[in-house]
Amino acid sequence: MIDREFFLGFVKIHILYHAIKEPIYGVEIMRELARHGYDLSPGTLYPTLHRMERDGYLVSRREVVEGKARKYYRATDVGVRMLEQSKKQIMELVREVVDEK
Amino acid sequence: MIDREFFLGFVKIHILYHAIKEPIYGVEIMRELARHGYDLSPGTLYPTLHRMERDGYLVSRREVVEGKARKYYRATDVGVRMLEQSKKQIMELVREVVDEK
DNA sequence: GGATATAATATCGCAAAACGATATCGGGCA
DNA sequence: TGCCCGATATCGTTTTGCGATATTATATCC
Repeated sequence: MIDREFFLGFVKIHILYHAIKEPIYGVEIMRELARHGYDLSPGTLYPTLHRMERDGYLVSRREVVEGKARKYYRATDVGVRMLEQSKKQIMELVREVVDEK
Repeated sequence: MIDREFFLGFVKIHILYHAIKEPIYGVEIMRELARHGYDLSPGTLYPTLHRMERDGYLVSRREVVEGKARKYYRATDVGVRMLEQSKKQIMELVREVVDEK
């Protein structure tokens, strides 16, 4: 994947965004992120999800779907606010480095 | 500062951008970043600059200005290409999470 | 010309995150 | 019960992040 040092924050914002729209689980997120060019290994993704839950951005619940135990994450209010702030920072970045004022 | 885990990549992109426009030095970058809400300590900034140079995004040269030894950084071709890719990723992120398609 | 002031950069030491690889879990079904 | 398989978790090591502190280099003043 494209240099993680620059883009791992993007990945976390993607995760937040999807976890607000609907409950998501690990493997599904990995596929979704891969669609955007972010190929994370489980050794990166799962600890990231755990941290985001520990820090209050996400909450999880177990669920069995088609005989498989999944862990669905959804965003908390804190997570929603974090995404709002992220959007502001993104647009600030766009104005500065993309828009070539 | 606003949760670094999400935004440290933004900081690096800012640095690249400025180092393309003109040579920049540490303290100046810190002030510039502070303008955007990113308050880094030198213990974070300088190792970051060193890494970006080690990884080929920046090159530095010493210079004495008004009796003070500064280390000016400017972006390499690799750095320029990295910023181009960053812009693409930024706009991709905007389409996904900001534009609310 | 040695001491001092000051802007600027560098490092230290610890804690936390990142990561690929590997292991483990848990439910259905033969 | 044993096995398969989607899915999650952990292990061990390297790298990064960070505040605090130290060091460097130049000019100025006595």
